[in-house]
Amino acid sequence: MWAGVNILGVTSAKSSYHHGDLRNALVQAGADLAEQGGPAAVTIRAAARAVGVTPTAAYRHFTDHAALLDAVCDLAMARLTSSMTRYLRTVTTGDDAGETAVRRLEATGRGYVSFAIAEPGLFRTAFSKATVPEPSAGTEHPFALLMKALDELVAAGSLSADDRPLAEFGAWSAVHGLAVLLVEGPLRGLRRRERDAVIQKVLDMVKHGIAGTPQAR
Amino acid sequence: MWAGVNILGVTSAKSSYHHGDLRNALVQAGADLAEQGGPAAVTIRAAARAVGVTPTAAYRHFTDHAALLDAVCDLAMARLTSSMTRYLRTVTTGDDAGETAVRRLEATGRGYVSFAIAEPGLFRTAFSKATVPEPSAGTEHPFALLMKALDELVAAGSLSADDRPLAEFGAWSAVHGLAVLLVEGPLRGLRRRERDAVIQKVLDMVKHGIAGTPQAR
DNA sequence: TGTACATCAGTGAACGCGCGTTCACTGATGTAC
DNA sequence: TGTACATCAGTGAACGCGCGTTCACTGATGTAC
Repeated sequence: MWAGVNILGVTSAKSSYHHGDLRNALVQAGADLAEQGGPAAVTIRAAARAVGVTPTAAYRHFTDHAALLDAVCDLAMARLTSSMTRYLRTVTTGDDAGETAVRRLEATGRGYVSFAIAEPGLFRTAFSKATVPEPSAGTEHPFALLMKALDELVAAGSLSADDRPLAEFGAWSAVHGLAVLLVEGPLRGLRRRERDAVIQKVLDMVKHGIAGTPQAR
Repeated sequence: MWAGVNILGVTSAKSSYHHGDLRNALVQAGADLAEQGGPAAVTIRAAARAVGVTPTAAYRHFTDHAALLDAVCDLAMARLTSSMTRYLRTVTTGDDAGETAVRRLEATGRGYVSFAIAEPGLFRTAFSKATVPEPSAGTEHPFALLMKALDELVAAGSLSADDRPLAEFGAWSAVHGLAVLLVEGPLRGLRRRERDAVIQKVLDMVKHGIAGTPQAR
């Protein structure tokens, strides 16, 4: 990945004719653009400009514009995943396995929505990949984290095995819809207090609707 | 609205120098474009082209591109609303008021998702309005229909008044997220059978999570 | 009922913009001998 | 260790595209008298 120039930690890539790590630099620049203006802002010309390189140079590393955008989408999705794992790590394992499992399910949702609010442009970009990703792809994927949380719920006895199939789509739909409505939908512009109350209500609905947890108030 | 030319039902607007109803024609053309290519396909030039008129002519009726797009968004939202009311009309009033109210809630969701699947481009367009609409605006609005359904649930005794506040956001998030995932998200490309099962599961989660209805299987 | 004239609703040409992409090229790098 | 040379990774200029928007204009409409 490091092709020599920056091997000494020297950042004077400018002085060199060869960049050394242009592909990554372009993807990073693309992510910055996506952060500001969403997927539509990710253009070959803008990314090359940000890196300080000619648009043509990008074609050494990407076959076309779609290839760059796809790479940026993957990065955005990875950031979403790491937001979820960050929230999952804050969940302490309590005495009650069922309660712990429910808290872990809730954490996946909070990590998802928090990322959407903190990085709306990247969130939108994460879901604009041209090719449809296989939902079951990789353990380090939002969907995989959700599946695991639901399986834990079954293992803890808080969700009947009969109700387990397809439950992932209920949780995912609710949390994804919440994020979309808050970030780019009619619920953008909600004040923090209202927003937090809405988030809590939606998560309660998911817990109640999936696992039969009594509704909090 | 009809400014003379078409007052006799004559469709030979082409022969006339003045169009007669250009504003509506542009909005309709914009909706057709949105149907095919989503909000990004709605351009002044393309709409004018479709109507057979110079781009400049559009500026007699819209201050700029954003004004045209906003008008198309409103039309798309109106179509979404009418899809919901169409589904609501199919719900027969049964003996059990609670059960009827639940079925009406489910109908709003089905109308919402069905429209998204049938008209993905228009669905996306409905939610790309530049200005944030007041969620409580008008009785003929998806949000208003949802609120009414939930109030009926309370009136029928199927939803406690204490749980009523903010319940609309739970239902909306779940159904909206489902629609987005199915139409432009990772769940596009699901086959009809799987898709129908997923829709049913999500609606069950909403009913269960909001009104405490036992989970169907 | 006729007519002069203001107003309305279009036309046609042009502008500048940013984009994706391609071409022939050149400087830098690394490797065979 | 030196050197010739193939290959790699960039440059610079140019193309065609569709877009939003503006300009001066002209044909059609409607109204005051």
